[in-house]
Amino acid sequence: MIISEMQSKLATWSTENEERKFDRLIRIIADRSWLSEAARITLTSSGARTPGVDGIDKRRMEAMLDLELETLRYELLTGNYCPQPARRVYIPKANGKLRPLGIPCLRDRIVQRAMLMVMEPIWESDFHPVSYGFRPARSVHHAIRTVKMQLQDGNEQTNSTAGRWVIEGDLASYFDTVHHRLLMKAVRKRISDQRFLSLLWKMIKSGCVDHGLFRASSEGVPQGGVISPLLSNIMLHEFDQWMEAKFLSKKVRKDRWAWNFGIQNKRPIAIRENRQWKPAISYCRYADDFVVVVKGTKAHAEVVREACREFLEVKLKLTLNMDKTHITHVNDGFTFLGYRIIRKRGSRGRMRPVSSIPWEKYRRFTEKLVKQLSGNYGMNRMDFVESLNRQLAGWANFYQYTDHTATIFSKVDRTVFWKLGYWLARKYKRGFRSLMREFVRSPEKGKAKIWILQGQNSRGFYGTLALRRLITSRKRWFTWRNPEENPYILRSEKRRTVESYFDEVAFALSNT
DNA sequence: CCTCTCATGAC
RNA sequence: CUUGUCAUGAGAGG
Repeated sequence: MIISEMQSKLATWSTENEERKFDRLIRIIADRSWLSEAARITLTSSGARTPGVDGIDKRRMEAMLDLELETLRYELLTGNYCPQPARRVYIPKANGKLRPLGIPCLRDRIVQRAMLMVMEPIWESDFHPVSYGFRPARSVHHAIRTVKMQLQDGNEQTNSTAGRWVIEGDLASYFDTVHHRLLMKAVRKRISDQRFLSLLWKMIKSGCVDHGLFRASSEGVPQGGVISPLLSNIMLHEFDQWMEAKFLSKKVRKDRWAWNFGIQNKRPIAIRENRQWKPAISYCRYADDFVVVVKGTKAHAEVVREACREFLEVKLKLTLNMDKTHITHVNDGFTFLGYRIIRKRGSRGRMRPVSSIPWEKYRRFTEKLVKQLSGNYGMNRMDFVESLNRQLAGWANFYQYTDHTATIFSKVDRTVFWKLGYWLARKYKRGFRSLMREFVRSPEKGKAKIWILQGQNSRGFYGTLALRRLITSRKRWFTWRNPEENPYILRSEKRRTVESYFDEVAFALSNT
């Protein structure tokens, strides 16, 4: 079985028929090549060396892989497969609290990966265009760009009193509170294969082992499970659909326009019935984090928030954290997906949404670097600068589409410059000034000066190395993807041309 | 086209 | 001692 072709078929079928329920999926995931691909991905992931409760790590799994996959295949087809409980580990979160992880053992991760490989192509056709979390070909940047566009003044009609209010949705410990029966109900909308469904049921019911004690799971999906992100999207897709039907669809917008038009033109019936202006709504979701933009009054926003709360609580058995679900005016700014977004007056007097790096993120990053620069005196200097450069490059890369980075970037540059100077001075017991005279130079003519070191790194490479400056990091053009398209659907024509092209290249190379 | 290393970020 | 999904960048090799 060719995996990409099978996934393309599943994606096409679910796109073409939105009612279609898939049967005999267990036969696909029990396929030899399917399972071995799932195993390959699982074993090449960075967490593969961390075992589950059975203590089997990457090395041991690789040693008996063929036999293990045959066993899995047999157990899956006969329905004897039984997932083991996850190993519970607590890791600290940014806010100081602990995050409970459930680490399944490797064979369970392989099976979950096989399930993911079959489920994701199907649901990708269903998911809402403004849902961005955990989905292929979609990123934080797409979500941020979407929200910024929604905040732009434009086409949508507003009355003179309409402002823009933002609801920052926050679900209380979402992964741990997913309702099992409701989740299965959502899954059954697309899957009719009883064996597959009972496998999934066993999976979410398998519980965990905490401090050597087994604990059954009455609700929630394991944080650490391969399919958990997809399951969270399947559950919250119900919320997306409700939002779509209630606030976002073409029909709703048309009706709202007619309604507001009636009020605007002071139709007697509108006045007599004391009709209220209806606000325009837009919405964007990233996993359990979502933003609703209300073009109206704060009271309008409060009504919308209450409606969301009620739906989530009654229909999905999820609790919206009301303390953290703020309603803020766009001009006061809000935080979403690690960005601060605020509407400001632009150059030509027009209000424009801009994004910037939140102070807290800047502080955390420099703190991390300063901590490294206040120790590690035994480290090879070239290795150390290489490591710093990689971290600086990665950070700048994430914020490359942000609007006002210059001040923050130069602040980071300055602290790293000085702290690296002190680091060198202490390591080599030399004066700061003499080090500067010797090693602070311009990388090129006209460029600002920076530490330029030469020497040999631990891998034996000899050369010169300049400390990276964030301020010079370039901004690339942002590329959109088609939000309606299922990325699993292979475009046969394009694919053929690409394949033939690479066949020719391969042929040409093999002949030289 | 493939393999691998390292890094960043969101949740 | 830290799992998972997704995105992105840099580099090395075939």
